Amino acid sequence: MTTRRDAVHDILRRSAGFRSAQDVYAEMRLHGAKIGLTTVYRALQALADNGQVDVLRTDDGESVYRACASDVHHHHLVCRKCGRTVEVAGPAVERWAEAVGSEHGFTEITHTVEVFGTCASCSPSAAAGGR
Amino acid sequence: MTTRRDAVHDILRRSAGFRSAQDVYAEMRLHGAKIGLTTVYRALQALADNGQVDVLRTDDGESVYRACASDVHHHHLVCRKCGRTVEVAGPAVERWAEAVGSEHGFTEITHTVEVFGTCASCSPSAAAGGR
DNA sequence: GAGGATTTTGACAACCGTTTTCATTTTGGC
DNA sequence: GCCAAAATGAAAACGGTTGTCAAAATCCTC
Repeated sequence: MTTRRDAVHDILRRSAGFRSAQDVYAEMRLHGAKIGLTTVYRALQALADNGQVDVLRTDDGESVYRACASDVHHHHLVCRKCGRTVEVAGPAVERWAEAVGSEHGFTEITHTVEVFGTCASCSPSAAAGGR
Repeated sequence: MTTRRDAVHDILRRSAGFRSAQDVYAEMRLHGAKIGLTTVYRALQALADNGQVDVLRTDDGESVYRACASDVHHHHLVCRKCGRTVEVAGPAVERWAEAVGSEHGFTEITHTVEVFGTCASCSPSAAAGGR
């Protein structure tokens, strides 16, 4: 029985950026869905375990989730204003991480890379200028 | 009056890797210091604000702190077994992040990069093998 | 040096996101 | 229809962090 899980997955697929669990929960309630917060958390965890969504922690400790188009390893370029997210491949970074790791005798290298910026539409110079 | 803050800073300086607030607090109490958990949190925040320590979030939402040798931008290579941390510079990554960002019209690019691995002394092949 | 304002401290409570509990409901098999 | 297994969700528990507030330490002025 995965209809709730699918519903949760759908919300994420329709979203441009990362969403928090509470956020997803609120939206589902708005859409009239009868679902509990617990179930949303469980669904998100299941999806994350299946590798169907990406998870990361915000600076204030919230977990945020995103349904990613590609299931291969990739990173995110996130607009810090509007949250819009672009998936980016980074072979250069992968190689760099590997190199840095083995250079220091480390093995089984993994890495987390997130890039933040202000996207074109949110750029201050695109709107009224400054100060 | 910054003697507590200095004490906290000292703990971090003597530590090889990232430490959590509660961790630092526990150690200070062990050393006989009379300090409250609240104060440790405040000290760590102050140090982080001053850029004297680096902060990052673990996967389970805990904030961890580290006194870094260099005050210029750098990244960390962390052993997932023993927590040993090496500071690494990564001009290649900086450039990559910038490139990726501007390629998509993003400005004011920042990034977070952490590399994890198993260090030489913790490597399974260095110890008894098996399974 | 005394007196008072200001800052720092720390015990405790409040918060907030997340997880667990557990009774109820739903589902699937026979 | 009936039972067992799984899913659900309300509420409580949890854990790290932050806020509150009174007491203590410190600084400044006279």
